[in-house]
Amino acid sequence: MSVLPRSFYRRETLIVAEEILGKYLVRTYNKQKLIGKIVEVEAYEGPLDPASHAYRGKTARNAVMFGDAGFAYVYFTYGNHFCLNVTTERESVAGAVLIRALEPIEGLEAMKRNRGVNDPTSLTSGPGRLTKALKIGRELNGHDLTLGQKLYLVDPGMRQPFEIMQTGRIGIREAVDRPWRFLIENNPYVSKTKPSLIQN
DNA sequence: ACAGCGATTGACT
DNA sequence: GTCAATCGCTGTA
Repeated sequence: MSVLPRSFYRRETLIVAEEILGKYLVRTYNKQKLIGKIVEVEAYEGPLDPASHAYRGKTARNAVMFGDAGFAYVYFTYGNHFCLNVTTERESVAGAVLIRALEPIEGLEAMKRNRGVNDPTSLTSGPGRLTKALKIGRELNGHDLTLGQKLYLVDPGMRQPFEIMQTGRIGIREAVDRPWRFLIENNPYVSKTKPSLIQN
């Protein structure tokens, strides 16, 4: 269970998005570990991606996306929810992968308390749900994911093989035809919202 | 200074 | 299927 190094993140966003599936997201909180396997993500690029926060250039909110790879980009949306991304690409090149769903692995009871629900398939199956389950908020924006503290990713090593499916991204209006949502096929913990454009 | 709206969720018809 | 909640970022003035 080694912590993913900066070199894992410092690559093309689409590559990182695909390879991050199956990795474990670890949140240490109150001296316990909350762990989920990443089963659904979306890739967001920079000035060439109309659906990206970075499309119109660097601002106070999206600054982390323009920094080096391997940091958490956490933003607040709809007045209610936080969403977690990991930054990609080299310094000054914008890119991030949105973590959309986890399969709960460890710390289920704490996640249930944090969410106020018991059904494991509803615990972390959505970008706003998983941040609430793992207590991820604005204080973790800009957090270095390679330190192995508070919030980080690990490679679980040996695991069952899986098929990767791609669809259009959820909840966006621009560039809905780009198949940049990646998910583990037949995994019951992915989010349930369907993309506006189903791709074959 | 301010109107508009969002990489969502949950409740309700 | 429809829709309100809720707040702070962003573009325009």
